[in-house]
Amino acid sequence: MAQRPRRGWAVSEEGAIPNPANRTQLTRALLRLRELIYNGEFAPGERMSELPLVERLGVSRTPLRLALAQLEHEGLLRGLPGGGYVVREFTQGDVRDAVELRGVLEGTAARFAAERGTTARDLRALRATNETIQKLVHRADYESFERYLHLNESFHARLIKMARSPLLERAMEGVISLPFAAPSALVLAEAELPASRDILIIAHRHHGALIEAIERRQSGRAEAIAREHARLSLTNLEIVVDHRDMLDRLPGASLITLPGDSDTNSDSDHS
Amino acid sequence: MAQRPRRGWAVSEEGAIPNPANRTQLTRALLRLRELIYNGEFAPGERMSELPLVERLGVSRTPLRLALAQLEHEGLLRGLPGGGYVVREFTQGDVRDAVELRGVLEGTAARFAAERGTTARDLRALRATNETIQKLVHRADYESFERYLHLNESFHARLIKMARSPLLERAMEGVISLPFAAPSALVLAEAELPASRDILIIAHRHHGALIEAIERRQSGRAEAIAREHARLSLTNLEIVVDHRDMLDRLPGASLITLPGDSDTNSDSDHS
DNA sequence: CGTAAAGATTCTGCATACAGGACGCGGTCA
DNA sequence: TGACCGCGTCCTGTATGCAGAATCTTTACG
Repeated sequence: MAQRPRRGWAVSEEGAIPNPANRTQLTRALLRLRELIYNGEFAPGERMSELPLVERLGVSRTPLRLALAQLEHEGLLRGLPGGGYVVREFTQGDVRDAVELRGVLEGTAARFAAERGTTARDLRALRATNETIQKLVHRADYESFERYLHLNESFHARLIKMARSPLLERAMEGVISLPFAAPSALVLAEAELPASRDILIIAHRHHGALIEAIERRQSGRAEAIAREHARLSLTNLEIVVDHRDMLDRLPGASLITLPGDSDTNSDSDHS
Repeated sequence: MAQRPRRGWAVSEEGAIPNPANRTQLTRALLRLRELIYNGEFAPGERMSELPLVERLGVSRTPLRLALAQLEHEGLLRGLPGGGYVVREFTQGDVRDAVELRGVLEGTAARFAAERGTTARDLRALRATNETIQKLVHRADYESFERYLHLNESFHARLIKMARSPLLERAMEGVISLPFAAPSALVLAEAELPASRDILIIAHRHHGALIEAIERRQSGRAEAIAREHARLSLTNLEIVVDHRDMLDRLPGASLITLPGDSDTNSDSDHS
């Protein structure tokens, strides 16, 4: 039932790009629901009933129900015992765990790639992507940053593919379906922050070392590098926490509850 | 048929959230579908349409569709482009990957438990379970083996809980939803095979070492032991492959295609 | 004034009807 | 004889009606 062209939503976030599969009501409900959830339209703990969503999304209950079930599988929603759903909330620790978990799985992918060997073409492609990334790192315009995000996703996606393990691929999809766990999720665009720019340089170095380790069949090294590479996101997370005004630039920021958030918004609903 | 409960994870301990009584049609469809799939009732490549399943399962299309979607998400089914599903097939390599992947995740759980510290109560419970396991290892009757399986599942389930990471727990559930990837899936009951009995002894030793490593906060050691522990299943897998007559004692054996299967799907509907 | 019970209301789970599309089959034309 | 086109059938996606369950409200009683 999951829509076959899942490829579309990897980078685009606001759905500005017309997805070709938008013809089905289920896809529409999925995209719109994700958008609403990411935008924090549902208060924490608020019970999501079907009928209000029906009139809000303009789809009938059947595809809506399927979309809700899928979002529950993805981990964005949590089913209530009596029926209905609530948006799942994540602590800062959950975000850390997600990043660490992605590192573990990407590390396994890198290890598999090193152990099982790769094609010269895959290595070439990784190198080409990483060289283009290097050229973009030192630029400051927004378009370069967008291209960086895209290339970074490509790099990581290809790495997973190179592990040649469908099950690992599946597990990875299960983790990065959380918006803050994707490889580029916590990459910051803040040129004014020197730390966040340095991280791009370090990330590029990691990529290069990872390619080298895989090529030389150094599986342990490859795994360690991939893990440490993922942990760069943790630094970004801390930067964000220090500058809380940045928080809403992250995808799905409203899902994350930071310590010290008083839950005063539990019953007051103003729009 | 109908061996031990496969999905019995939410047993006995805290927070049994998902227990929507077996009276709902969705649960019935899920259980029955899994049973049919495990028993190899659907030929490889056979397209599963909804209407035949409706009369076969006695539920209407609405809950059936939800069940199919869930099974696709679990990885047991694969959605076809034009709609409909096929049962997913797994190679021997897929099984190896699943086991390795479980080892990676259990290793991460063990590392988390060691790094973050655990309660004395959890450690006591692990030790108690493992001591009971030791008493069962040297017995040969079937009931002892059943109890062994149960205790083994408990041990691994508690280990995951001790990581205190809901996301890791979720990822683990995603992996062990495959019937041959569960911790006790490839454990063999064949007392006549000395190798399979030795493995139980080694497994018990692994458990003990794992407890010790976690208690002493040796996170790297804990991770390594857990990984190696999972790899015991690979030995069992090889035993099974060498004695192919054992294959159908494994859960979901019909999902696994072994090399050299000249499959004449013309009239062989009996497994 | 608090509690509990009963009724009312909303919601979910399920079944089914309907429409559009995909696939296959057979006929026809080059 | 082969390829293409039209038609029929099956199937999926969707909407909606209905029944039971859960929840909220109101009221009566201790």
